[in-house]
Amino acid sequence: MSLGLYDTATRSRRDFVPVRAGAVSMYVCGATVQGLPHIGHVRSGLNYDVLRRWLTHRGYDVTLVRNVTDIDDKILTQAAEHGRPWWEWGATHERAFQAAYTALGCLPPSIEPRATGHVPQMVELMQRLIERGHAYPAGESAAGSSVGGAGDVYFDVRSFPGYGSLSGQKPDEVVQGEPDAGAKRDPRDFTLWKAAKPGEPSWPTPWGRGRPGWHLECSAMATMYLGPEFDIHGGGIDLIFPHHENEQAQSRAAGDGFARFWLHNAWVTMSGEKMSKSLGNTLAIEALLERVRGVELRYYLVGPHYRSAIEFSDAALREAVAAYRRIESFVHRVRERLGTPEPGMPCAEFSASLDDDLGTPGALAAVHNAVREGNTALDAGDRAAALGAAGSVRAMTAVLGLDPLDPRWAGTDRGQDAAVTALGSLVDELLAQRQQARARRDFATADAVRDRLTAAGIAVEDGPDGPSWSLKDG
RNA sequence: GGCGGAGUGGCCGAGUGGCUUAGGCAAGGGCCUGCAAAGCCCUGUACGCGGGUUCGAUUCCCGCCUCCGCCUCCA
Repeated sequence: MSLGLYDTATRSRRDFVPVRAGAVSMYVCGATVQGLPHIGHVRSGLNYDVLRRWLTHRGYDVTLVRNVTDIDDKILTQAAEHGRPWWEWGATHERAFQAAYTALGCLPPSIEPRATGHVPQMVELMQRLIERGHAYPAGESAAGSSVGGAGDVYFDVRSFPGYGSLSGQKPDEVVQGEPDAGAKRDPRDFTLWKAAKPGEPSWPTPWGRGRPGWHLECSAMATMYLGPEFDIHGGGIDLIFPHHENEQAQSRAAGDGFARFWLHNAWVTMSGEKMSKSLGNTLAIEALLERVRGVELRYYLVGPHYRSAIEFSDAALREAVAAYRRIESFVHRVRERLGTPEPGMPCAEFSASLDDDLGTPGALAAVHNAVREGNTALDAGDRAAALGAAGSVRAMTAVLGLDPLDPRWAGTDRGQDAAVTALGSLVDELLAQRQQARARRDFATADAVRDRLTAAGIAVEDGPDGPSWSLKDG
């Protein structure tokens, strides 16, 4: 069984063959740290986290680069509006993104390079492009006369015949390019480097001081850490054009092979519309985590296929919570009765699903099937089968970042917390009283105890080994 | 205007030219239980509309309708 991924560049599923045997190099466009992370940003991070975990599980040595765009028009604007230094504004939001990724169980990338730390690499790339005739500094128009936009460096779209191949856009049909100061040879040429403006941060280059254009930084950083040709480049579907088209044009025009596979994840929408700052319909991670646990939100976002849009709804989120708890309660039940199940192996259906363009829906179906089999074994008293199923469930959920026994979710696991431990001794005392009442068939008293616990937010369940309890969180 | 995506049972959400036609949530019935809860079993016959191809289409082709995205910053 081979791993196949849907490649945007060819609009087809292709068998995945890495550049270097046994290793996978991935670059993912991360955050522009201009504001707080919302659920859509995190979906992207989670998607590539799952892919990374699956590749790692399959035995690949994965290098994952996820950049941070820490210099950009929006950051400067936002910072100015709030009266904060641009670097502080960026750093603050970078931490917020960090916290959100962590809360949802994203493994840290191999490196998270910041644009501002890679100006020399960008200058080098621009030099290569200029030498090859694919870029030009403003002020040196074809006619040789001095024009506006001095200090800008542009990519010459006409010089690169492959422009448009990734997105399927025909340059002639593009409605309107970015604003033009009048220095471009062609209106479709895009900015590699922006000349310094008063009061804005800038870095020195052979063409004067300025700051990076958005597209250039990703090419420079991807190449720096992954080499001239690497396996996978990911990001949100909105980045296909112009961002990824431009990245590819820059790097290929400079002579690099660049990304072999282009992966793009779909949106999280609200009321049928894309979630975005400009529409004001964003759903901050922080607010969501007050209602559901990180692992539950992760389940919700990882469940649908990454190329399908998720139309956010509270009802769907609640369903995801219920579905996840079914998995979780099975694993917890096994642990309580039979001891901690050690992670085993994913079942064939699970692996086949993920091998087919990261089919998380099928993978989760396989997990639920294993849970059902495990529950049946548990009820039948088949300890080996129950432990085996739980081990398989742990292995599969681990690949999805959803292992209920993963220490990162420990904060929500009773028994880990001193206060909960203390609470436990009191609950156990009450449950003992209830058991005594039940033994003498005084069900009124027994139910009164249970009602009291329920009212306090504690759920009681009677199993074959006696009662157990859990906090009704969420 | 150019490029692209989507419309599936009460809901979420996969998928496929016919074969038990995912999985979850919710619902109804049953088993279990003192009662619950949890668990297990059963039930539900869906694929936007109109044509076409086919022995047979939700799945392929054509047309249409509706919705969404990108082409300006955006996961």
